[in-house]
Amino acid sequence: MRKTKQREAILDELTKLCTHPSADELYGRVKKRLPRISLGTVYRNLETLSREGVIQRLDTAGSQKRFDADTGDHRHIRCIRCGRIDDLAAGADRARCDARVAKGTGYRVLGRRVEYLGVCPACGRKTGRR
Amino acid sequence: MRKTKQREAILDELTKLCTHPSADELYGRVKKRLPRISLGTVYRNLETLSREGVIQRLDTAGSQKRFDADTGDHRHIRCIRCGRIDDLAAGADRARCDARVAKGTGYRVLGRRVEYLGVCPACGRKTGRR
DNA sequence: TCGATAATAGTAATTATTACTGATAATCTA
DNA sequence: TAGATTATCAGTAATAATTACTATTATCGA
Repeated sequence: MRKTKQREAILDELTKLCTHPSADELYGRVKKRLPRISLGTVYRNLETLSREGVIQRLDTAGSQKRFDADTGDHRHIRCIRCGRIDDLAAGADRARCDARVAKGTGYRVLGRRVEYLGVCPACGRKTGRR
Repeated sequence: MRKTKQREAILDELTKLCTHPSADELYGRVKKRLPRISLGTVYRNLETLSREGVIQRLDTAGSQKRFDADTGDHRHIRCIRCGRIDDLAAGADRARCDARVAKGTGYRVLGRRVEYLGVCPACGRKTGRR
């Protein structure tokens, strides 16, 4: 994996953000630094970087994929209004749940994806508790 | 919501399946009964039926949306090999987790999406435990 | 420094889904 | 029941996110 200024800029912008941006959000940011960069380059680099384990491609629902420079074990909470995604600390007692599911279904359980859904503080303020 | 033979066929096929099919899988099935049906009709009806609460549009990751005739409260397990999705029984102690998350993030927590990932028995047999 | 080739910009193609349009058929009303 | 109303349909075009392609450029080891 060669070191290019495009790749550096993409990784740098992603690392600065804690908003778990989509490819085109990131493209918008990086373009301010490298105006000639193409969207394809952003996609390709996000793919390469996540394949190499440098970043994480989030396995969330929604029409766009999202990326995270934090590759540690943590869950996310997503706002059903604005799509914002925030971090949660990792929880405990996973092994027990997985074992129960494996027994019940015959699947070999590799993990589970947990995403809380709610309304973020900003959206909550906008529409007064609703 | 009018009763049309297209809508009936779509709902009937979805109800018969416990595989949580995507729109185009369902289209393939329904076309055997109504060869002139169009894919747009399938999409439109899945949208209408889920808006009316007759069926459920699953909030899972993956490039295609999936649908479920069972609108009861239950979770799913997805095979990372073939994409198959199976049902899990509903778990307990949710309120406690939600409260903890709400306190930690400031979100108003509405629910959470839990999807187990693993290898289904069929895929496990094919490649011998891996 | 040079050459192999990974990576790029720009564009075209693909995939899933939604929107549009004129025709058809389900339901309502007289 | 007939005729009017309009939801729904088939077929097609449009959109959005992503991936693939291609000729050119830039990285980096020898």
